[in-house]
Amino acid sequence: MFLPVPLCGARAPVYHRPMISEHDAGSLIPPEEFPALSGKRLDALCRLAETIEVNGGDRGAPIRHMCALLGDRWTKLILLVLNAAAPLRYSELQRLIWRLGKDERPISQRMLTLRLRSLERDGLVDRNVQCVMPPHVEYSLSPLGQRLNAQSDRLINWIAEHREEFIAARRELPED
Amino acid sequence: MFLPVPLCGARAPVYHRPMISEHDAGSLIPPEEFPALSGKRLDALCRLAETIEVNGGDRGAPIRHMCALLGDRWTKLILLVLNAAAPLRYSELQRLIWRLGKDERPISQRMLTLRLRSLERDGLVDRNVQCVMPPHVEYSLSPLGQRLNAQSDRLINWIAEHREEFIAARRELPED
DNA sequence: CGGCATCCAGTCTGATACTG
DNA sequence: CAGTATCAGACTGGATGCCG
Repeated sequence: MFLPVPLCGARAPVYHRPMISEHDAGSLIPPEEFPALSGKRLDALCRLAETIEVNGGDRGAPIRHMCALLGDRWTKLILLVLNAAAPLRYSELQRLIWRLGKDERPISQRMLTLRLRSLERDGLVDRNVQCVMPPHVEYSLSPLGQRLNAQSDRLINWIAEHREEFIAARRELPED
Repeated sequence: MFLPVPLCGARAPVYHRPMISEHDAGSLIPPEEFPALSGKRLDALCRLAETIEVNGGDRGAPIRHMCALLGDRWTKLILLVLNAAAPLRYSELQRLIWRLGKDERPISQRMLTLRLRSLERDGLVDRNVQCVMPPHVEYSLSPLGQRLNAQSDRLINWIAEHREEFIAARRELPED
């Protein structure tokens, strides 16, 4: 299974979601249950229902997983550095992240290892071990990793261009 | 501060990252510390260093935050449903997520509330309360939320189109 | 109807020390 | 050099019960 966003334990209670034909709007969104929805809004929901598999549910897991990579504190930075200068050794990677990352703290060995292993399992990063003493290990981006990196840059650059808007849009909620 | 990716507690130890001119490649990536880097790779790293602020460090926080939203189990689904049929009441939203999400379990009240509050604080979702009895609360996307939604769809659709590749790229790591 | 308060298991992350 | 092992604090997310 592909479950990157871990479900919280619990002894898997059984939920009874009504089994419905996915292309039958009437049973997917029964009018009696959603009396307020009609016309354009109902149409839009039915169109969403046909494409939602890419975003919701288990089939959406790969998508959430890849997006979560970008939201992670270190992963996108690792991908960027590798993209710029791969192949890199473990310690080169660690020092470059420290130099380029503009973070107030370095990445811990533990985190770097965890993230690299995860990326390797996902097939986005290649690990090349030369069995010598002292050990020599090189990391680089796989072709798929390069392509994901390039695609995600487009969204990231868009967000970066609108950074001030995002910061300005933040509000304090009244707490009364 | 804008710290969506929470730093793990700890009493903020002080790290001494060397203060360097960001446009001085020699001091940013001192050759004696990275003897293996030269030529194209060094150039690429220096170019990365100039744009990294959008991705790394504190200034990258808004970006990671927005990406993390997409990686979250529920948030993108909430945005999609709101985009299709806003304004929606709390319970309509909850039921639509259950109907459309193809998840094996419904979103819990706690999570729906937390996610909506977070989106509201980020200025991506608007909350409209009518003080009547019983309460009537409507949620909708803010203009910024609509734009982020549209932009993120591009990345998400790209990942979805290559879903099989991502699944195929996954590997088991040898464990010895 | 639209929440909030509480509890609790599971997970994430960093610090530190040790190793082939 | 390139990690592994262990520990502990903080955070996540679901279940449940209560409230105006």
